Amino acid sequence: MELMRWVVWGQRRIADDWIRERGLTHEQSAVLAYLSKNPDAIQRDVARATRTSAPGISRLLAGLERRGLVERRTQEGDTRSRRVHVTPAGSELIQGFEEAMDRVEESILAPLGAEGRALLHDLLEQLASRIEPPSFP
Amino acid sequence: MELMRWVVWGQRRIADDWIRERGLTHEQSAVLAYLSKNPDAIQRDVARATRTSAPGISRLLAGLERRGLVERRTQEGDTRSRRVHVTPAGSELIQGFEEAMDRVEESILAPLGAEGRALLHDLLEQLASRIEPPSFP
DNA sequence: ATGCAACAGTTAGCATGTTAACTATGAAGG
DNA sequence: CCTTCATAGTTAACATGCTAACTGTTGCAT
Repeated sequence: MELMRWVVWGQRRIADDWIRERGLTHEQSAVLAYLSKNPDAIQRDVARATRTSAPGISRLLAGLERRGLVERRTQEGDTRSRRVHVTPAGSELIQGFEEAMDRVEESILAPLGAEGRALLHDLLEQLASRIEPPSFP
Repeated sequence: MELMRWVVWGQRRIADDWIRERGLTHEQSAVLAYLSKNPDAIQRDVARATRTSAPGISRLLAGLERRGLVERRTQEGDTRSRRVHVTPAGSELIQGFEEAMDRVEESILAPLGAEGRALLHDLLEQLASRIEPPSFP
């Protein structure tokens, strides 16, 4: 288990190279990437997807909005929720994120062959399948 | 990889039960446990062991000292470093931490049999062995 | 319609992780 | 002896994760 934390920590470290070059943080880039793939998400969705709290997302998005990377607009039908859109600047900044993260993952998994990765994935699936405690509608 | 983060996150969630009952945080309990096993550590050692920065440990220990859980004393030979000791109150508070964390780990690994765990451990070893970038004297 | 529960966001407060800048001490060199 | 560098710790500033408390809406039941 300590090993798993170690590997996750190492991955975070390696990913830093790409992220810090763009003046972002891990969380900001993760949120930007999520919003790029889910253009009509409301803040609640982002909070659920990132497994963080609503206040955290509210603050993070406020920061991204200050930098002009996202926009938040209240909907007509329901004034409670606000849809979040990535601006062109934000879209350009997060360009290539997925590929870079794939490369990071590849560099971490390098010591393993194809069957080793499949095996690891299967074992982790078994562990993860029993976790998801929060209700996920 | 996302699966690994998911499992680590789940473990943290489960461990919360034991930790929050004592008014501690994950980091505080980890540091207290480390200090219990390494009574003569200086702050630098704690920072290295927890893979965090020196300022973070300085602040965390200041908090623990305010609560009377640890004591920091400057050594005679070298006034730069300060040796950290767990007080009886801190020792009593962290009592049973290892066992509780073992139970948490057990509950996470429950879906796996003995051979599955050994296999997972072996795979993770291969990944972790290639990481340790920071110099670890 | 009215009242109340549920939902979406926000603000505030605390603890943490990080970097940068600073103090203070120790060690090694000339 | 004095300069220089390395070490240990601290403080400050920013972004994050969390809970608690709050505002505003929406929807439903009476």
